[in-house]
Amino acid sequence: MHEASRRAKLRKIQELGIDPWGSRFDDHARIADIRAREGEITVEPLAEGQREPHQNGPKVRAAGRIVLQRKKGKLIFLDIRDWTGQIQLFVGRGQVGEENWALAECLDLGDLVGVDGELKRTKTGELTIFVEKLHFLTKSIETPPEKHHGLTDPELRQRMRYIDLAYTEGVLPKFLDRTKIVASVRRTLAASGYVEVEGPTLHAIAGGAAARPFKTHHNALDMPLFMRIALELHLKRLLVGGMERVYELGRVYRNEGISPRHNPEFTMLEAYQAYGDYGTMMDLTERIILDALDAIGAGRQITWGERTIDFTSPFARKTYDELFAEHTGVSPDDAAAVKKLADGIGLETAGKHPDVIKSEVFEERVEDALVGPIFVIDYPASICPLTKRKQGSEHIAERFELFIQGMELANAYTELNDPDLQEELFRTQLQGQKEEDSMAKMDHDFIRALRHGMPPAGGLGIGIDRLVMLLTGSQNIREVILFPLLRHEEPRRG
RNA sequence: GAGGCUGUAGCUCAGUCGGUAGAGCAACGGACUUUUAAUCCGUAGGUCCUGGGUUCGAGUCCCAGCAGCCUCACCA
Repeated sequence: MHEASRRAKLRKIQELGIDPWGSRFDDHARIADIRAREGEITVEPLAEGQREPHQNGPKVRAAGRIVLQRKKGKLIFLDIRDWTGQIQLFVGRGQVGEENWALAECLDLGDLVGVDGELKRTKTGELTIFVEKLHFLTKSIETPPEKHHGLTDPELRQRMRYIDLAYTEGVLPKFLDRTKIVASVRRTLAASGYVEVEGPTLHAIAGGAAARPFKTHHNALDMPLFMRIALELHLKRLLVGGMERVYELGRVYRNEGISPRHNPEFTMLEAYQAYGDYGTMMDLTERIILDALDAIGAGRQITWGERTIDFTSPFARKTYDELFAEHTGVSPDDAAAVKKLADGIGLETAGKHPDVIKSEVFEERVEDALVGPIFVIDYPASICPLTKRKQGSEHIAERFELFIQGMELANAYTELNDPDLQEELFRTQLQGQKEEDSMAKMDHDFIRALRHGMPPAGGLGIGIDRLVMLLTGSQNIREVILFPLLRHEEPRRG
C-alpha cells in the first residue's frame, strides 16, 4: 500500500522531533500577495567571472499544500498551493542545512508545509521561494489524484469534494466566486436599505410555491412539519409588521427530481420592498446581477458552453403575450387556437383552464428558446395566485420572470395585499388540484396578517445557485453546490 | 419514476473473437544542485462495482442489484 510508505515517513518525521500534525503557524502571507511582491526583487549588475547575476528578494513566509514535487538529487523543487494561488519552492541541501534536508526528504505530495525563504527567480525566470527554513504542518497519509488530470469522475468529485477542491484546477476559485457573489448580493441589498432576517425553515404549512415538500415530525409537540419550499409568506408577514425593506437569503427544500439544474436543497433569495411594485424589483434584479459580476471581476460577457451570455444593461423586456405570439405564431387570446396548439404538442388539455394550457404551451415552446437575459412581464392572472392584478385588466398579473439560457433565474410580483381576494384565490386555486401541486395553500394566519394591512409592495425571488451558475459559466448546478445530494455510498466490504 | 450510457491499480484510462491483467501519473530503490506534467534505470501494486448464470474457461456473454452521468417526467 502507498499508505505504508507515507506512514513510514510520518514516523521518520517524529524521529526528527517534529509533530507530523503541526501546530499554529503565524504571520504567513497569502501566496497571491507573495507573488505580487515580484517587483521588489533587485538584480545586481553582472560581476566579472559571474555566470548568474546576484538577486536580492524580500523575505517571505508561506504555507500550503504540496501539489507538485521534482526531486533532483540534492535539490527539490516543490509547488505549494494555498487558496489564493500556487508558487514554486526551491529546497537545496547545501542551502537549507542537514536538519531541514532530512525533513525535506520525508515530504510527499499532499503534505502541508510552511516555509521561510527569499523570493527570487530561478534561471528560467520562475518566481520561487528559495527556502531557508522548512516547517512541517500536516502529513497526508492518502495519495492525491493524478497530478495532471486531477479528479474527473463526477461521482468522486462530489463525494470527496475536499479532494476536488484541493487538487482539481479551478474548483476552489469557483466556490470562492460563489461566496463573493453571495456577499455582493447582501451588499447590494444593504445599500438599497434592506434588512436581512431569518424565517423559520420548519413550516406547518409549506406555502409560497408549487412544490412537494419534505415531511418531518416534531416529537414533543407530536406535530407534522414540512421543510420550507419558499420564503414568501413569512417575509410578507414582516411587511405587515413594518419591516419596509426585508429579505432572506437561505436554503429551501423541495422533494423533487434531481437534474443538472435542480438539487433538493438550494439557496433562494427573496426580497420585499414596501411601496414598490414589480418594476422596482426589475431594477433591483438588474443591479444585483451587475454588482455580482463586478464582485467576481467578470465583464458583461460570460461564456456559456458554445454560447455567450451578454449581461449588458438594460436587459430586454417583453410581455408574456408578445413572446407567446412571437414563438408560437398563435394569438394568446385565441383560446381555441392555443388549445389546438397544445393538443398538437401532445399536452394534456382536458378540463384545464385556458390560462393553464397557455402556460404549459409557454413553458414548452417559449421558455427554452429564451436566451436572454430577458424579463418576461405580465403573466396570465389565473396562474399567479399571490400577485396583484394590473390596474384595469383583471386577467393580467403584475409579475415578471427573468430568463437566461432558458433558465428561470428570477421571479417577481407586485404583491397581492387584498386579503379577501387572497383568500378567494387560495380557495379557488385549491379546487381540482392536488394541494401539493398548487402554489396556493390555504394559510389562515397569512390571510389574517393581510387583514391587518400589508403595504403595496414589490417582491422578488432569485435562485442563487442558478445565479452562480450563470455568472461562473457552470452548466451543472452540482458545479456550484459544495455537497450536492447523492445516494448513500455503499460501505466497502472486507 | 422511465430509457440510454458508464463502473478495470490510489488517480486518469487501454483491454481485439471468451483463453487467465496493461500503460501513464502516484509509490518504492538508484542517478542527478536551477527543475516546470523534470528526466533516466529498476521494483512493487488488482474483490476487473456486487451477486448469480452460461462455458472446459468470463474483465469480456446473459440475468438481477448497487452507484454515477445524460435525456425525459416533476420543478426553480
